[in-house]
Amino acid sequence: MGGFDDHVAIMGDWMPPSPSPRTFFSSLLGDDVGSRSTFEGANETKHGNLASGHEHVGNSDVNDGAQAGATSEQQTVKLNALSDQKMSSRGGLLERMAARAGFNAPKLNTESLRPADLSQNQGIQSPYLTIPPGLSPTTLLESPVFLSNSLVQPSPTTGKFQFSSGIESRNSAFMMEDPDKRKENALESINSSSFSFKPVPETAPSLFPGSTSRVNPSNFSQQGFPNIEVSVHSQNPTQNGTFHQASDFSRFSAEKNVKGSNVIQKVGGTVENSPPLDEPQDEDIDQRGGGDPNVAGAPAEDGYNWRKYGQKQVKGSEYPRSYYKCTHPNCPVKKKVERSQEGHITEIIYKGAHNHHKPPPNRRSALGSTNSLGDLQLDCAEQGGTNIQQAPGGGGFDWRNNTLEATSSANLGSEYCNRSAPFPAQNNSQLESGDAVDVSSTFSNDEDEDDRGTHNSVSQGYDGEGDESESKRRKLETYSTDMTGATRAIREPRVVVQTTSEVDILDDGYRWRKYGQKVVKGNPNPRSYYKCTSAGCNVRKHVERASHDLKSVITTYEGKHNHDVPAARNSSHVNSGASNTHQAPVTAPAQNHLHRPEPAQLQNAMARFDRQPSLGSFGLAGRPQLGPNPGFSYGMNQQGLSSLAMAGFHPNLGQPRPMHDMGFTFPKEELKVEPMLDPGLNLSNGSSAYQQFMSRLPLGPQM
DNA sequence: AGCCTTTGACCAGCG
DNA sequence: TCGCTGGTCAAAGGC
Repeated sequence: MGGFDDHVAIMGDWMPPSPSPRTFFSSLLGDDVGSRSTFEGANETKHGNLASGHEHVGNSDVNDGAQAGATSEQQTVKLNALSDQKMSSRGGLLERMAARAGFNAPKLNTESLRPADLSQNQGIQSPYLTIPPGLSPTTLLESPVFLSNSLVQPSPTTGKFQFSSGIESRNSAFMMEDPDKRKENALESINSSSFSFKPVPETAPSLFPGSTSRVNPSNFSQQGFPNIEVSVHSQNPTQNGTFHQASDFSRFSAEKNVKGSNVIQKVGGTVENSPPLDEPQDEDIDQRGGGDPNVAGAPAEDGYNWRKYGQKQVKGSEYPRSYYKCTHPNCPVKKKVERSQEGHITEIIYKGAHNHHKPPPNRRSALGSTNSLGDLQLDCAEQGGTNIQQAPGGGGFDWRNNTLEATSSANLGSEYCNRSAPFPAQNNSQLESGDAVDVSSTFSNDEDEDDRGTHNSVSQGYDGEGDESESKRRKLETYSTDMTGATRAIREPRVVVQTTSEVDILDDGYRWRKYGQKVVKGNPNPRSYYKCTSAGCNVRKHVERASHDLKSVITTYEGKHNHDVPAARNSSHVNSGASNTHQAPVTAPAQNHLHRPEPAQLQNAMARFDRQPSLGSFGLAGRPQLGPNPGFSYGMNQQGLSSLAMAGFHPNLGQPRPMHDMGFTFPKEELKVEPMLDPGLNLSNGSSAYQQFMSRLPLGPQM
């Protein structure tokens, strides 16, 4: 869910250019009698004495926050659990909501925070929401954080708001809805189990000095993106049925300031409290696990796809810690999850920021529970038609989009849900759709949804408006790179390299992680799957010995070369003489004196492919031109082919042909590259052949 | 076919 | 230098 920039986008659409949070909430809480009355009525109906005293009964949260905003004297708001009867009074919806969140009654406590000493809050492991006494809820309301959190995305078609992003959104949502729906939503909010005083560091001044409710996208870059820690902790992680969560801005800021690298969620009972960067929200609660997302094997309830790469029993923790990486090709985000024996998540520590959308629901749902799809669909339905940009990643990248989306009524939100919609080139002016190669309108698969936002963010967020061509290039690159979605109708660029040394093929200067091995059809020899281990690199390859020639090793590369050759683990690599100081970690034959192309060359080579909008002049046999050519040939021009030919490559694997033979074929949308007897090249190293192939390609301007 | 989880091993930082 | 610890790798099997 695009929590933050969704909100901002809403802001852009719904509000005056720069309404103050106070104004905003004043209109909602104070001036808007209807809303207020509805709100209060809902609370009173539910809890009777919500506004009457020090304690409030109910299991809501932001309602209380809003209420507190209206009655700033109140500094303690403790909400007790709603009875099951009350929960059930809401019928299936509430039950489902409760099930989604895995708890029934959040408790809020606003006693213990003191803004003057935020650091103290770090130690607070209270399961309660705390608001510092000196910090009135009104202050919070004025916080750009709250503002951003308060902005929600209603569906123009349904008038409903997403059940997402925590109560603050819900609260705002029902207040902004038509009166007929406010009550219901108020009830839903009250009974919402997914309390989330979602910390939104992207707007927190403490995190980004000088920032306001909008964050300058230029403040963020993929490389330099600040990691942030947020802690949501429960003292009673195993307690079922009661939601405990402490998450407040102050504490968030404090922890961020102290640790400054991660987003920590200490979770009790059940939490779908997403880190500010990741913004995984309640939408994902039941992505896999059904009712209780904290139970067993639901690492991706936050909406993203994760790959578990380790598990460890950490000292001081009674529960094992699992390590996950976001599986998105370009996403560096990791998270650590601790679970109790019962499978309840007790702590989540996020590190990094997603630089992409959440994976589309249909893809995620394929992984998980039977009810996830329904919920996701609900979410989409609720979101459908909104003119909200689904922020990439819903997390850190959102921030970069915030300003952008806030100032342009992007329509991508609906696209996010509308899987069948073609790329909305016309929707977002900032997509430069008019300038974009028409390939953008060709795709409508899920990855596009991701990439759309990603690109949008990338090109606008830190590429800057000044580099239009770069923006375009990135867009193309994004599209051509991340075609790994469910449809996968268009594949990533592929290069097939045949060599005679398996060792050589592994020694391409990059670090690979083997993630699988399989015997594939047609080849009795196992195929090993590798991923580039560099963060942000989506290149994969699989290596297998040719079935017909055991001396030959066939390596198929897929994806593109967006980083330098990593630093060598072994500095004494035989290729130390290479131009690049970063050498391959793997042993290489002594005779391997091949030069390694400069990383920039590799990048440029691939980038050049991306930049080329068409290869029509090239006339690749039998290749349907469906937008960006997914094959390696994409964007290849005459010059490129010439270079290819000069390099002594022939795409017909195992079928050397005379150099003058320019007949290229691309079976299976793959460009097969085979080293030939070119005295100018030492192609004993298959990967080097690959690199040389790449390096021989005409280079465009530096990226 | 591709990707995931599991799990023991390995690595690096730190005291 | 050693041991501890957290984090990551990677082989193997499963989905």
